[in-house]
Amino acid sequence: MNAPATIGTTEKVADAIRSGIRTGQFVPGQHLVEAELTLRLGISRSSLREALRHLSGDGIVAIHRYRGAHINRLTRREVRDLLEVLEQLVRLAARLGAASGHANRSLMDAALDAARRHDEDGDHRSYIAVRQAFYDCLFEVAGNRELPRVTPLRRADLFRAQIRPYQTRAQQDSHTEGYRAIAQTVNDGDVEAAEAAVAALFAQTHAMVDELPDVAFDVD
Amino acid sequence: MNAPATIGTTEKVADAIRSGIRTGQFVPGQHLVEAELTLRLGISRSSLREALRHLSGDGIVAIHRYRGAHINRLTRREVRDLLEVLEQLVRLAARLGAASGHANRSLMDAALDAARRHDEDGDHRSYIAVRQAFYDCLFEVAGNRELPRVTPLRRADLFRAQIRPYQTRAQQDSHTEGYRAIAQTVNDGDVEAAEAAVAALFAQTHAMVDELPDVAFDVD
DNA sequence: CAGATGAAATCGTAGGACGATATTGACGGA
DNA sequence: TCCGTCAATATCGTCCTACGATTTCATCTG
Repeated sequence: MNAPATIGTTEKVADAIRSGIRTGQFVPGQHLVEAELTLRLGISRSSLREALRHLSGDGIVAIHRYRGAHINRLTRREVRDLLEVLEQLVRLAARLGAASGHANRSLMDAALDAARRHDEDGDHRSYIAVRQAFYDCLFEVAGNRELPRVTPLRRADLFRAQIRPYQTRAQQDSHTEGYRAIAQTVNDGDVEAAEAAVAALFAQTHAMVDELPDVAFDVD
Repeated sequence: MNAPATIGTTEKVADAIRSGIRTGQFVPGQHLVEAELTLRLGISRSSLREALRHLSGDGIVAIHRYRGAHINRLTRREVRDLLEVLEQLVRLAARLGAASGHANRSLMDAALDAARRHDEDGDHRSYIAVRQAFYDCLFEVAGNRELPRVTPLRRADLFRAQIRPYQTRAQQDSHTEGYRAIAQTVNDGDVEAAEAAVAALFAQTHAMVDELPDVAFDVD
């Protein structure tokens, strides 16, 4: 097997914090006190510290010596840099996926279904599910195993968490529609259209970032 | 300050292992026994385990439950996937660097100097220095702070370590010349030429990977 | 009110303990 | 001889305690 038979405590803790960020349980900028977290999660300090070290590698938390760990809060510039890098990687994924001509349909259907479901209820939880399903599928059809390792999706989750209070329902729907467009073009095997769809989605996101108020971001 | 005032034990250990991989002290595939490493590095198990967790995040070591950590050894496919991703990111860096029209000259000069020095002595240590200096400068000129975080250079070091015994001096020089060409085009602010130079370098690397024997890689 | 100061909070590292699991090698039967 | 079983060993995962190092913050002093 490639995957471990059982999941260790460290992974569970890291997942708990990651999902806590997506659900709003942890807020960007929040200070993480070791003693408190060990109690709350019912684990030892060793395990927690390993998990925090793991998360700091993903750029989710920052650790300052003797000052502890805190959930990262991105500056506007960091978000722009992040989007710039992310776009290239998603473009690559879309290109590979469209070119593979594989059994994309069945895979991308999941993302499309999720998008449809989001259109119906439209709360935040299903929005997260759409994002997750979309990227999972995209990386799967792309067939490049380095892509999911490198792509800073967890860091993008930080961004999502930061801007959530300032994002309108219309913007969210528009973004989901962007995912749908990419899935569609990848499904069709149209490489150029897929890349264009990715570019359009990120152009839209960049525009949104430009319009957000300063309070949505960390100071430089 | 953005950087911590002092460096912690964890970082020192991680750096020691990383540089150990570049210098050949640690070999891809090698099993890392905690007890042995704690003695060798003169640190506690807590610190070592944090460091290993950190390195596993970079994809340098793999940790299997109850079986310990070992230096990753890439399969041919993993190398291809890695190069595919790496190319996109270096392309982005080159494009940004060339477009910025910043004070590139003074920055890239360092890389060019290193390349020239390598041409003279041509041992492996200076080759490593060239690589390091080149990427440092490139990311600096690109001005995107997410790039150095995301770019899997440490993983590429693994690849370099694996193929070292099978790489000829001519191939190494050719690769260094590729760096020089990229630095030159970025310096000139020629975006298209810079991207072409990156593409050429990676095409060459891909060709080399295709010609390497199976023993240079891990089994799938 | 600014700066010094000391106590409290928190982190970094070390090291020990013990259960859990994988690996190894011995053993016996087909 | 070969193969499966099983015990012994090595190693890891997790928890715990301890203590020095450093930051943080409230308090005191001028």
